[in-house]
Amino acid sequence: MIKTRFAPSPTGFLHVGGLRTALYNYLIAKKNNGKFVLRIEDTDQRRKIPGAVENLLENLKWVGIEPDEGPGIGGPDGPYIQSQRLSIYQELVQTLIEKGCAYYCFCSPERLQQLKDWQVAHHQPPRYDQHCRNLGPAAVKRLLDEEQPSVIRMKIPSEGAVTVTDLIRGTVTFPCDQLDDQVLLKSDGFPTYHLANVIDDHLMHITHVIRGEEWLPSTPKHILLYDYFGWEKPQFAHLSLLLNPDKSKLSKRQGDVAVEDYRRQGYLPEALLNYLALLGWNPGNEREIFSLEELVQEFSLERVGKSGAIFNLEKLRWMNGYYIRHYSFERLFNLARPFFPPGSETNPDKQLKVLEIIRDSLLNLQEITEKSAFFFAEHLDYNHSSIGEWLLKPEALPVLNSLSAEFQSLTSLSGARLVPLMGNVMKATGLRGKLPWMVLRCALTGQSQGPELHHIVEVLDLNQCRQRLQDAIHFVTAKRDGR
RNA sequence: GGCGCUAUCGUCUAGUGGUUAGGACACCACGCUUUCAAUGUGGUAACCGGGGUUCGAUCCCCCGUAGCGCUACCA
Repeated sequence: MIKTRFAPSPTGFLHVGGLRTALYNYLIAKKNNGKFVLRIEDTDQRRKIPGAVENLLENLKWVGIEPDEGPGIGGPDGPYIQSQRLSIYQELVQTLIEKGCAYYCFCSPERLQQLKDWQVAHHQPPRYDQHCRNLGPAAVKRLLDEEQPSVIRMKIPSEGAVTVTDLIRGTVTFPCDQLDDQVLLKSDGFPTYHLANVIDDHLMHITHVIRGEEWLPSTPKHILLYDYFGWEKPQFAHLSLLLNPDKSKLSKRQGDVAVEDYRRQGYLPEALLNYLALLGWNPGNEREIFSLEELVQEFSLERVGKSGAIFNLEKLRWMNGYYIRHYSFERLFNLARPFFPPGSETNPDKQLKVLEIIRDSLLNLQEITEKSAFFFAEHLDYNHSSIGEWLLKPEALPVLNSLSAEFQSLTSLSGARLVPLMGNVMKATGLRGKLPWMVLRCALTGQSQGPELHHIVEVLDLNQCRQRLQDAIHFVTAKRDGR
């Protein structure tokens, strides 16, 4: 059975790059009727952030990529949090010592630092000098008995090369003399990533390791470890990185990288997922819109690209707008409700009508707050330049007065009534064309642009319209009189 | 510095030993529209450079160049 895993460290939030990795893992698993595992790599105690695991789970749930096995979910190969598996690593690393594939190292951090400083100063590659590699058993036993702090390092063969077979990149060969005698077990008894990920992937029966490109250079060490243990290796696939607009590795500095940031701004999970799927993968035809289920059908690693992809917010925004326009209205409304202006929640019917009207213009749900504000406001602010262009024209006042009279005589309001009503206004004022319409728009909305007036008028009630026309008249006369 | 990965419009990408090098976002123009948006039509825009191989290279090979990644008792 195909089994994949997403193995983040719990450092606080789910990164969009991490989400893409999780998605690809999920897709491969689901496409093959396999399992998708979530594993928490918390072997660095210093970097642990409380609540990070819950946050991770919550965000994965939001986008609809739920692990089959993992912390809080369970599964046959748990626990799925590495800090709860310490004895497993400690036991297994001993077998490596016994086989002569690993060794105790008693070098102090200070010595290591000095070594590194010297190497850097002399333009040598910074690597461990294997000082403890050939310590005799007696010496090791003595130092251990003295309880000298120690780590366990892996032995890299002194010659040869390791070839990585990668589903995306083909074969990549690394000479052994470029590899370091990597620490496997730290002095605090925790494993390093290299040890823990190999052991866990094996014990959890992971068949495909799909992870970021930053792991490619350490993959030969992992391969060596599989061989030392005598275990079957999983398939590897290293994904290109997500980049900032300046092509550096996608980082917080240059915009939002946390999934929750996009959630907060009113991006739809389907849109974010769809966009991320296309960053590095394409279906081989010109289709771009895919549901998660459709991605499961269509996805394949063969069509995953090798080069880094810039995270293009503009296209995400477009795609989000597309999803907003094509979503089921009911679901959209449910997601949209928190974004309406405070106070408007007492009038859900109106919220609903407003959403219908402004839906096409939205790129994210957060825009609802601003774009719906005038529907719910007590009073509008007319004092800004974009509408002054219309309201401050000398012809505006007669139009407003005529509009006001017309609205007074109405007993009910509908979009269909607007055209005859405007006909009357034009007749009365002798003005035609764009201006009367724009004056009405500005008076009713406080803006020079927005949804169609006959829609607006259906939502605003008659008294509200009358009030706004009066407000606009007051504003215009006050301006005219220089107050 | 060493090792490794990568290289098609501004961006995401398709593609081929001979193509008008295709699509999408963005951008521009036009249409629709009382405004904006949505939408429709059209348009501008790309094969990193140099050598080979070949009748012919964007595509295959080599060398550069550039970008990125790794180079921890971090993941």
